Amino acid sequence: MTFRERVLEVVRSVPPGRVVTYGQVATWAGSPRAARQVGAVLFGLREADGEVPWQRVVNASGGISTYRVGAGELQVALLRAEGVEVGPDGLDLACWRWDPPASQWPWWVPAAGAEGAEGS
DNA sequence: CGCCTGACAGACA
DNA sequence: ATGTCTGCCAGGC
Repeated sequence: MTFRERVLEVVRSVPPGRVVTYGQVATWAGSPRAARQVGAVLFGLREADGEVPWQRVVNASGGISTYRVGAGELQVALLRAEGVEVGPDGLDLACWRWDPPASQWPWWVPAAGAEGAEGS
């Protein structure tokens, strides 16, 4: 189970019409400070990775960070197609950010089992 | 293999 | 609010 795989799995779990930040993905992937690598992973997406809704990942400011790699326009188009309102200054995280309950976090996230109720 | 860069984020001045 | 520094790990060279 590599960081890469965890990132992809987490992103795949994001429901349509909702977005998450790189930081959130990094946290759920097991490395809260590896937000940067989330971008690296998504940048290296391949066919073999299956369908990954990478467009639902935005930066901490609710802005589109993919303009740097020329995927900004596409990302915005895909998000709008899902009903997400994306303005010239990005989107409003307060309205579109997806926050899954801690109980739904992946098993590899320590915080999810911090309560002390999980096994193995 | 080692070294450098990078779709970021949070802390600090 | 802006500019700088650091952490983190995948990829390209």
